[in-house]
Amino acid sequence: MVVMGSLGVLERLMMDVLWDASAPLTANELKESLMRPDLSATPTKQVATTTVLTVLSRLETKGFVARDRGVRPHAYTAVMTRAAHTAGLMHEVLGQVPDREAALARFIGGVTPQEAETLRQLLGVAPSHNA
Amino acid sequence: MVVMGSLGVLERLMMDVLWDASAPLTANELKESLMRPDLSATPTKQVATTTVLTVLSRLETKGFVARDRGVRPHAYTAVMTRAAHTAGLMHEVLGQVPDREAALARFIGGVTPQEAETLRQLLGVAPSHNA
DNA sequence: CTTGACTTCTACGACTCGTAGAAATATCAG
DNA sequence: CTGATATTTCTACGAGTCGTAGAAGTCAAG
Repeated sequence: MVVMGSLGVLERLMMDVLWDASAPLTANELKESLMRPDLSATPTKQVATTTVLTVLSRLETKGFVARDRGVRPHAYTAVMTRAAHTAGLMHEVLGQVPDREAALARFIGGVTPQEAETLRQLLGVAPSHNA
Repeated sequence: MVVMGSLGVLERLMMDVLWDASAPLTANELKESLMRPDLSATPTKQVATTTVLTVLSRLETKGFVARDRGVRPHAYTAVMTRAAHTAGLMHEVLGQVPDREAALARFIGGVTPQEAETLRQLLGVAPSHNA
């Protein structure tokens, strides 16, 4: 199937680094992380700093990344959390079909038992509308 | 966000027609449906027959469409149901994050009360009394 | 066999994405 | 202030996808 909404491979890779980062990163820090496999299960990726900058700009344009121009080496952060992004994507996909219930049914059919349990708890306790 | 996994606008439009069709369609039938807004909420789309054929071929290559070469005007059908496709996409998105539970939690937070109810039933949880 | 319907081939332009050099700009040691 | 260094912006190319469809090939029926 090969999806992954609107993000290219490198873009996604970089978002992953940003999501895993606890604080804003500079382009070079991000570049380092891309090459350091210990910071992510992702295979090492060697790219020029300008490439990182270019992609960061694009991600900023797309609204995925926020840039702090106040500090000198500009600092970048992910706008959404990874979970929020993922959930948003899922809702977007779901929003494109008329028979959402049917799609949900199929979706549920494919979750792992653990996930089903998680869902039960989320649905059994939470009154369905929070974030 | 603008996602919709791996399908272009026209490709998606055509898949929608195929999904709504009760039987296999020929290229020209599909073309007709594309132009007839009564068969779909989608705005009329005027394209050449060859365009439809080209896109159908691509969809076939991508595995979304099956073609019956046995009959003369070839007959095309969607390989998966729309619900299965959507569910697959959702799983694919979900599969790309390490913290699936977190993503699921966020996802659940955004479903409508009716959908939550549907999910509860699917998961075998006692309905809550607030929807 | 000829004709018309149908299909395959080929192709172009717009756009995205990875990639990064070149040029511009900011910062800092002296 | 000045030049060297770090950082950012500009510009651009090549590959790939997608909408688009003409041209040419194939097939069945009269």
